Amino acid sequence: MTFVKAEVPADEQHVAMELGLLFDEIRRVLVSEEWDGLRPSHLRVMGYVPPNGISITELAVHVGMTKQGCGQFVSQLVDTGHLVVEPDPDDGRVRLVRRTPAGDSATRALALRMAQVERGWAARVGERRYRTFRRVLEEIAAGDS
Amino acid sequence: MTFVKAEVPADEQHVAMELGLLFDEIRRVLVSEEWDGLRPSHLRVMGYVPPNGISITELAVHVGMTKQGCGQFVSQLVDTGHLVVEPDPDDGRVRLVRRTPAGDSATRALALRMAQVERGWAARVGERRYRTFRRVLEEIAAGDS
DNA sequence: TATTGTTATACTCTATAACTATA
DNA sequence: TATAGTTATAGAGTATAACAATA
Repeated sequence: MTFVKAEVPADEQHVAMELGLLFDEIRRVLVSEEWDGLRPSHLRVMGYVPPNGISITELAVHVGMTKQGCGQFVSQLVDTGHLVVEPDPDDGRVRLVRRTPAGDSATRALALRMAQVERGWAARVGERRYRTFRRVLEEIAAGDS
Repeated sequence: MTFVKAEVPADEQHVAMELGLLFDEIRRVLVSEEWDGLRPSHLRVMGYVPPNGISITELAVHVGMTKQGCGQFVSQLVDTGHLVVEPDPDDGRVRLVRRTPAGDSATRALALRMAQVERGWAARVGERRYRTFRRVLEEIAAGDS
């Protein structure tokens, strides 16, 4: 198989292609493994549920999706036993979302697995250079509108 | 609005979240602009069509999707006038995909727009540090299985 | 009136399976 | 037989619109 980048003229390569490759590598890792029956999207939504609980609408903002879509994922994650929903004592409209121990466990396992992927990347480019990469990545992401 | 990362415990943050933010910024840029009626996915597929032309099956491998899905995008891009398909003189089964001038133009415009996004990121973290980031990103992506 | 969350619906993207036509 | 490409179908992910319940 020809190497992908050889097919693309240098002046047409761009950063989205490279970011896509990294993102895809993570996706392939997760779908090839057993994650309590959860898909990457479930893990993503669950990862933004804070210890103190959160409303579906606010969770949707953090995850970056509509409250309708977010509500669907929450329902599925309640069914799988990774999240629970309880009424907010201060506001009868709100359903407060929290993680169960199973949800906590999967979320921590994901963070550990991602750290493992990062060690693989660091091995490719060197620890020191990877640390710089990671720090700059965080700063760019933090400046994200 | 609360800052997203403040809601996530430090030991549960991971690299997929950060990469997702960058990826999303690019997506938001493209969907908020006019791109000849093309969506980001169209631009992505078209970006892997080399000057010499390519078969749909081979293009699918480069893009990282099935030949069925790839064929659908090619059909749409032919309809919009960004790609043309001609028979391969050497193999009657193959339909050789090439970009039209409109396809070339959109592809070059995308590369320029991505470079512009990168200049914005470089301004956030400094030119020198961004260059390092970008170089390491390429190396990690190149080592991608 | 405004907001939370739901249900209903549809579109995009991608995958698998089954088929055709060429090799 | 094997490969290129198609058509058919379905599922994942996400969006908009309309609604019910609560503020």
